[in-house]
Amino acid sequence: MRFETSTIKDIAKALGLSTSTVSRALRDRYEISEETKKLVLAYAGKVNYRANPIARSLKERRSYSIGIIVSEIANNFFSQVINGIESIAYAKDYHVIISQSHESFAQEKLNVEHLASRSIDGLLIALSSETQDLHYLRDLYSKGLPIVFFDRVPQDFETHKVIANNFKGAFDATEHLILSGKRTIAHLTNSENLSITRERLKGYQAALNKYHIGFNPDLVKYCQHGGMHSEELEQAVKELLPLKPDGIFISSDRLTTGCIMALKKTNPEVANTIAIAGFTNSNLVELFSPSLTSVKQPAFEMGQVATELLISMIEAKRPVTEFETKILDTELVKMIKPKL
Amino acid sequence: MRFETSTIKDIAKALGLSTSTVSRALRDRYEISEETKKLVLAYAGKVNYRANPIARSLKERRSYSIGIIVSEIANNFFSQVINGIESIAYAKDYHVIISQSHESFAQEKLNVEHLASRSIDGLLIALSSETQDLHYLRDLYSKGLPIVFFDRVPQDFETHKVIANNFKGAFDATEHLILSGKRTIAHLTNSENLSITRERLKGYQAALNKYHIGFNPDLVKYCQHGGMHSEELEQAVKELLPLKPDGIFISSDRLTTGCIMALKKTNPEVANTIAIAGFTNSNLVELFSPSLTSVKQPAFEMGQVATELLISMIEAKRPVTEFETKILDTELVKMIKPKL
DNA sequence: TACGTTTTTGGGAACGTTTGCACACTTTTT
DNA sequence: AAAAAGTGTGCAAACGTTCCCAAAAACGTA
Repeated sequence: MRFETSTIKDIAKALGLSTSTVSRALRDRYEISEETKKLVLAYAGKVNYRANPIARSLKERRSYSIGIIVSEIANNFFSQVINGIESIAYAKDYHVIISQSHESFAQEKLNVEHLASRSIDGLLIALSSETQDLHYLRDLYSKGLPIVFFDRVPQDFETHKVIANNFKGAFDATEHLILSGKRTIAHLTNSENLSITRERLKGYQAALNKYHIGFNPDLVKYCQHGGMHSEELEQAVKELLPLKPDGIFISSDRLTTGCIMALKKTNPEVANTIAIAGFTNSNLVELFSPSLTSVKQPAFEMGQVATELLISMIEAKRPVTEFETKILDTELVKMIKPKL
Repeated sequence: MRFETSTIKDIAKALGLSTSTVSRALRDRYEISEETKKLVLAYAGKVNYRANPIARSLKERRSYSIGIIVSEIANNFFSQVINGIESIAYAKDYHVIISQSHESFAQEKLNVEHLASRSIDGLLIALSSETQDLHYLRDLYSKGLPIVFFDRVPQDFETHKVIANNFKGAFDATEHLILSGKRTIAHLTNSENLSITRERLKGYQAALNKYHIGFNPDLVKYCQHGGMHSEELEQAVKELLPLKPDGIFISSDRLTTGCIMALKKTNPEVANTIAIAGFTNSNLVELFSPSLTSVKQPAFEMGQVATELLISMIEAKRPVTEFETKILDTELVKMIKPKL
């Protein structure tokens, strides 16, 4: 801000002390006498002194802020993760800066680099569905920027990661469909290069396998843009329907809502006849028609865990070499038969 | 970041120039010869020089970033506004910092003051439903921090404001209910101290008036916490139902979805018999059951307009004294009869 | 009294920029 | 030919901190 606030210099001048003394008093360093500390603190309180974080950042070469990259804050899963992140970050006196990739690799890279140049102390990122090239992240990481991945994590990147138990979530959802009597279960999913896509596909297959239902690759449809474009969803639905699925397992938030939307729009007559189970953290799911069984991820907790890991890396005295991948359990919320 | 990047000093040393020359060359100032500029730019490109925004901020006493306060990013209306804000801000080389008040005054104040101390150049804010005391904002404003209000704006604060045409939106929604044959129309709304609450109430009353329907204050229920707590919604619904409304006009996003949820939960048998019209920017509204007529605000545009106004204030050479209140039209999306 | 110790304070450089001013060198004007 | 004007560059201070190092004050001890 361009308007003037009082600085350490002002306080020093007013009190006839040196800036070093004031600085130390304010930070409650042991070298300063109790008396002086009280004096400084009292005066600082009176003039409503606030340390200038910019100056501090410049001097300390860190910013006490952490960057977040998600595809979209409008996605309930991500906004819940962000709330979890904030809950920990604020408690530990970090600030957060949120950026959206909108599922675009170019945008993601731009945002990350922008954040990095703004001196963030660490990065929390869920990769965009387009992202395959991790060079730019490796670069920053090797230069010393702590990074923790969550939700969409790369395979071969040695750092902390936090994910949901995607295999089990997918397995449970698919099994639920099977136990409801469905036998031709389609799978609508994200871009193949996302970790969540692979893991959820495996869960889906495992469930089919358990009940001796053959796996039909034609029943699996990938959406490269994660449902950002409604055409890709409508196209997928269009290709799926001729195969007469009686159930669909959908592997992400945006796709789940998008798919129901596409179904209702293009084939309203069948929308209610197909059982749907999908990953979603929407808090509006109870309002949906047709209703669906949802796999909820522990989003808030995921944000918390990821942030704790990140801050531990940031504050580590020596480079961290042991990394964990935390896996959090999902919750299956079974469909309640619609009351008409 | 603590890892080293090249600085102006490094470039100067490598090229045998002074830091001032390099600085000027990088910013393409007229005083520098073409030759030197080329030299510097080429070298800067080679070592992948990025200006340190922290140092720049300190020197220039501004940060090229603008603060945003909304109640919740999980609310679709606000996330759309944020997208609008970003679209303009990024184009004009500003960065945005998003904070959530969660409808709490204390949180809002804390966040604003935190942002201010981080040297934001301006503030975009939608007040929390608890906020009545604007002293802290006036303080910052009078010290020179440009502020633009959007959506929830204070009455007596002389600055730019951007709002939806709340009166007309409310009028249209209520009229729609009336034209559908409803006569006992309840109104569920936010805290009384919000501007949107007052304006929408007036629109509701005007519509009743036009069709000679008496205004019954008992049919109006206020939710002090904007629907953040499900109890307050269930309580409101409980008090409303004995009055046998055949329609409800709901005045905000969170309340609209919350109310339908409460209705379905507490009185599923009547949920489908009451016509609902409400403000909401949810992009999932087509999936809702019971379906509803929605008033959509031009959220993206609102963000854009607010940001343009803010940046014009930030970049004004002399203090701005003429302020505008921009009013954007809402859109009524009529309910489509549910296909069962 | 003089000397070491310990405690408390101050001076000043540094972080990476931007910018007012002065300087040197060319070119133009008179 | 000298003076004026224009062009390109560098010096050094400043933004508000933190922190190394030294200096001063206070206290013990011989």
